[in-house]
Amino acid sequence: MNNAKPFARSACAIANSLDVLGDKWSLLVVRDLLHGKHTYGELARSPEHIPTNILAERLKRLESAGIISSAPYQERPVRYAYTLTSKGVALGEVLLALVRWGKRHIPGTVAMTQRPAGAEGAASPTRRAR
Amino acid sequence: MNNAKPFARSACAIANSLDVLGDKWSLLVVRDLLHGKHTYGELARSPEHIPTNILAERLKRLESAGIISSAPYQERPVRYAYTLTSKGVALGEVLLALVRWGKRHIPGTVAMTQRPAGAEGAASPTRRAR
DNA sequence: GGTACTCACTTGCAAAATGCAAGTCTATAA
DNA sequence: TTATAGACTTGCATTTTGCAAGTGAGTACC
Repeated sequence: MNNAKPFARSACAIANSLDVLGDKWSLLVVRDLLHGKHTYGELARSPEHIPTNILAERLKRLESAGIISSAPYQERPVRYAYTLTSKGVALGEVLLALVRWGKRHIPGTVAMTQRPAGAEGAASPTRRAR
Repeated sequence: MNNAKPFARSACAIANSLDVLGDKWSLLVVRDLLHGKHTYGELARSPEHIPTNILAERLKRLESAGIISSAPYQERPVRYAYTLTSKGVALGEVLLALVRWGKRHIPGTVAMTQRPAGAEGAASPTRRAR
């Protein structure tokens, strides 16, 4: 028989999404990748200053959840570039909803849509952010 | 001069939203309130079984963030009913984005749109969930 | 009156997650 | 040879979770 529980908490799509994304940092990493950042250093230098051990752990978690993938962009020393999978890119809609809510309901917050100069056509569902 | 930092981490709308909502439970409480639940007991009995101390703490946090409000629905003993403010109702869009993402990318998860029988016209931006 | 039971929380920890600082490893630059 | 940089690791102290049990007010039964 199958005694293994299929889900940690329930079959609810929200609950299971939060099991992966429900913390203060994961979606910020996704935001940065969506904005065209790719390396550990770029992610670490974002204005929120994620602690580096947390960043390393989140990158592993997001990768094992199929949200990002890593590939070496150079050998000697080997360095990895992180990119969003299609599953990760699809989180753009969640981020968009979140940024709309934040801008409208938390005074003073802004959208942070800047991306590295000359990164056109990169993966990003940036519909005009109203 | 004004030396107080205006924001905990940055002015990013996402970062500031996550400072309030970035955990495994807050959005599930909002989900339940959106689904027509109102009392502490109803919230505690949801299928995810939030620990009661966490529930009490989250209700306080969400209230001080202006996302929910509480009002006594009976005296002796005083019992409070929790309801979403307009700021809280607006999170429906975030939840909707999250449930769409979860359903599409986490196999087996479902929407959980059930609400107590006879609760029509209650606050909820439930556009057809495709 | 006494016992049981419910609802809405609190309290007391143990365990896990977070955050800060410093350290490591590989390699290039001066 | 020394310095610098990127990409992580490691070592803790602090904070947050989660489990279980307890509390206080009131109702229901016997």
